[in-house]
Amino acid sequence: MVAPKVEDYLKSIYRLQDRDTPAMTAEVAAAMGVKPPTVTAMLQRMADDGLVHYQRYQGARLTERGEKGALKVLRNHRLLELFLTEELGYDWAEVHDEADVLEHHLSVTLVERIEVLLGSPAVDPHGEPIPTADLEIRECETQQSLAECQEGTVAVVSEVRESSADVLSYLANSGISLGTELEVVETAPFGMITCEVRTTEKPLSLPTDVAAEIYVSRPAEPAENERRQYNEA
Amino acid sequence: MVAPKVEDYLKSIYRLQDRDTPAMTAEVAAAMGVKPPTVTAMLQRMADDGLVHYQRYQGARLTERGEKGALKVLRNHRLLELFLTEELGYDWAEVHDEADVLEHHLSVTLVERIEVLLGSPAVDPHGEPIPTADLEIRECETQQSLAECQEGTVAVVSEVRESSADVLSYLANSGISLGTELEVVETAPFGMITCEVRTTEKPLSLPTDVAAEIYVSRPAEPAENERRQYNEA
DNA sequence: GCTTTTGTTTAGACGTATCTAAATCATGTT
DNA sequence: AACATGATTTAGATACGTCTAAACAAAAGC
Ligand SMILES: [Mn+2]
Ligand SMILES: [Mn+2]
Ligand SMILES: [Mn+2]
Ligand SMILES: [Mn+2]
Repeated sequence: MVAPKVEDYLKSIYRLQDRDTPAMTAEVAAAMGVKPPTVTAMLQRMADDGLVHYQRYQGARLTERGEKGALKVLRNHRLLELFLTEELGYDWAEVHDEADVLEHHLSVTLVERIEVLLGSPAVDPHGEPIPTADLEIRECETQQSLAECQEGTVAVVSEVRESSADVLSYLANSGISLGTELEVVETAPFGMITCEVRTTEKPLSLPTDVAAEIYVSRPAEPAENERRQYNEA
Repeated sequence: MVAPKVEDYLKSIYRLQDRDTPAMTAEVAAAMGVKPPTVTAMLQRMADDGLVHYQRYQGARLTERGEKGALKVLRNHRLLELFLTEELGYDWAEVHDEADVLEHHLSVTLVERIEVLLGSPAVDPHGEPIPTADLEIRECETQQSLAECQEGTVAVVSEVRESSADVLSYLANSGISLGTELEVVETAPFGMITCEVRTTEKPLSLPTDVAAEIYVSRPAEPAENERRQYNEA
């Protein structure tokens, strides 16, 4: 129904738009790796198809239909990522590119079977929530960005968002995966944060923009918060 | 490198061309579900790209490169079909359409991992040979079409070629799968063949065009001819 | 408030994949 | 050998997704 490229635009707009601010042409162009006129043309077509609300010079925001489309692709993407790690031995740094292609080509049946095989998982290998079959996002609990933690905070990694394969590999090699316990030992005044990784006992310094994509939650609330952990190269 | 649509044309031409006869425009059009002018345009572009030898009014045959391309897609297709049956509970009637889409979107890495997971299988769920990683087809042994068998022949189903989902379902419901032993009990003069299915003890009548797609080999050669059997609805 | 800068859109183009209608070629029949 | 038939190709059109160059609008600066 919706073309692969259009689905990728839906995802980009979904990530870029905000309660109050729509996704602007230049942002979408950057996210999609195309030039602004391409985006303008695309947004006009998507508006005709009822996928976005669009007014010239004002950016775009998803319609109801557009948001459903975005969530469907996100669901496919995240289920695929988990499938690749669980069933085919991929690690969390490799799965993104593969999933970004395949996400557009799964039949409803196949998605269902993958979901069943994985046991209706709640989150993907990066801790990002997997939309349900009826395209609801179970928004996650008490999470906080590592970049916002005070010195002395002890917390558990629950999500690593929007990171490149390089960064994900580096983090894995530094002992960081979902469930890893960290203590913030220093926040430097020039945009760097240093933690101690509990499993390795080693310190790890990260620039704020990397730390901003790492989300943590309070440690050791026993049970109830069931979650898996994967990778490690 | 090669676009999905082009890959499907490669597959069609591969199936249609013969030692002496090239794939003709009308045949390709029928196979691809498009109109002849579309095929002409495509063949001209593919000739420019070095995928086929093409002369106006004379049809097309694959170049070396074109054949490699066709075999790559066939390999992806058949590995996927087997993966879907083995790992995701599909049966042999369902896998074709799914594989026909996904075959164009697998990375080299993913194909390798699927192949390893399946244990470097020789044939797909329909008994069709899976090209090796270096795109060789191990052409199969002593196989014969069921349509050419004499009355009284006892043989084992080793391949079911080019059949629709409906036909495959019917055959499965009739007790036919890879490895099923059959005895030809009658060949009627109006294009029908009747077999007894050894596992069910039931007779089964098939029109010649269906029987022509079923390949059998001599039964009970112990070992050496290792092969799996699947499905059954 | 006018002007510069920046971001956005229009204009015009191209490659892919498809169509219909019309022209053309190849061939088998008389 | 000319002709009729059927298959094939050309011509001309459309939709998608992309680009560059040029025109234009909104925001920021003075
Ligand atoms: Mn994608
Ligand atoms: Mn992810
Ligand atoms: Mn295909
Ligand atoms: Mn098959």
